[in-house]
Amino acid sequence: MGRRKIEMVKVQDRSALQVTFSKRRNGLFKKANELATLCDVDIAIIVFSPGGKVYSYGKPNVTSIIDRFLHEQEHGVSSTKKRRSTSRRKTKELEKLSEQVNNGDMELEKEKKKRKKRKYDENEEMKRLKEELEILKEEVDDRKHVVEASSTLMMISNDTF
Amino acid sequence: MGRRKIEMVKVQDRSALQVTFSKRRNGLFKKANELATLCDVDIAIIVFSPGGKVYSYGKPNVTSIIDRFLHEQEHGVSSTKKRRSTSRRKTKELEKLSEQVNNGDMELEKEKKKRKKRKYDENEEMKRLKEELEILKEEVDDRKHVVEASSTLMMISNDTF
DNA sequence: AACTATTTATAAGA
DNA sequence: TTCTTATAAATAGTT
Repeated sequence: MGRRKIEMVKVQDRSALQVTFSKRRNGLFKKANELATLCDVDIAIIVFSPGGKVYSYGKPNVTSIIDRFLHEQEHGVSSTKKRRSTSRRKTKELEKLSEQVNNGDMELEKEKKKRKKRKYDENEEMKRLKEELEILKEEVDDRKHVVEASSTLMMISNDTF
Repeated sequence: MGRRKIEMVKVQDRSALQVTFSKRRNGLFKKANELATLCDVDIAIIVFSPGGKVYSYGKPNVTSIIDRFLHEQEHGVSSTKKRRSTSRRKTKELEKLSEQVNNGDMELEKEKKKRKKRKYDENEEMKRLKEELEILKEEVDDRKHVVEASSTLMMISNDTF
């Protein structure tokens, strides 16, 4: 969103990267804050900058969100349970990621279908245009005949003089 | 950004809230993905929805970011280390799935770009066809003039007789 | 689930 | 860097 559209690849120029990172990090945090406010939800964002610094946003705060996130997966607290629960946590995350993969696939399919439909519609318009072209060409040919007839008449007339 | 500017207060209407949450959550994750891509940084976002569900985005994945974040703060406390010593198989699996998700996103983007390119190409062909049509129409007009000229000549000839 | 009229974010430029 | 501004992108309200 700016003077030009930019390619979604890593920004190469260092100073440009710094500027982009700074601007977009602010933008992201602002968006997060808006989402949190409008929907009254809790959010945490953690970003590790190119320089290795940590930037974070959290409502009400990052650690509480992290705790809740980890707690969603771990229902036990004792150290003996930790291993198993960590495993459970990973398992849950695996499931989530699988869902993401599936969702991604579904979106891909949707895209492909959309493209097909659009392609079809465009082909239809193309057909109409080509038909119009054919009709025009025929018209041209017709006129050509008239012209030829006229020319013949003209020649006859000339002979008459 | 929409038909109207909205006040930055909690959306009251339930269904509107649901829609807003969904749209903005997607927007936020997209922005995060762009920041991660453009600046080649690692990011994690955790959101607890109004309904209590957890939504998360993570590059390369949420838990690794959380671990790093906690490590930055705690400077290597035992609980953090325990988490790091998690089953390697699961970790690898997670990484693979993360890659799949990222690849899926990339494929989606590629598909979209392809579609745009195709649309562009088709528009170009449409333009060419339309131009051809215009040229033909002009040609038809030209011939009309010739025909008219011929007709005039014919009439003159007729007068001569 | 799409569609636009608008607002907002931001890439370049000063 | 901070400010400006032209343009791209997000999205509020609508169908």
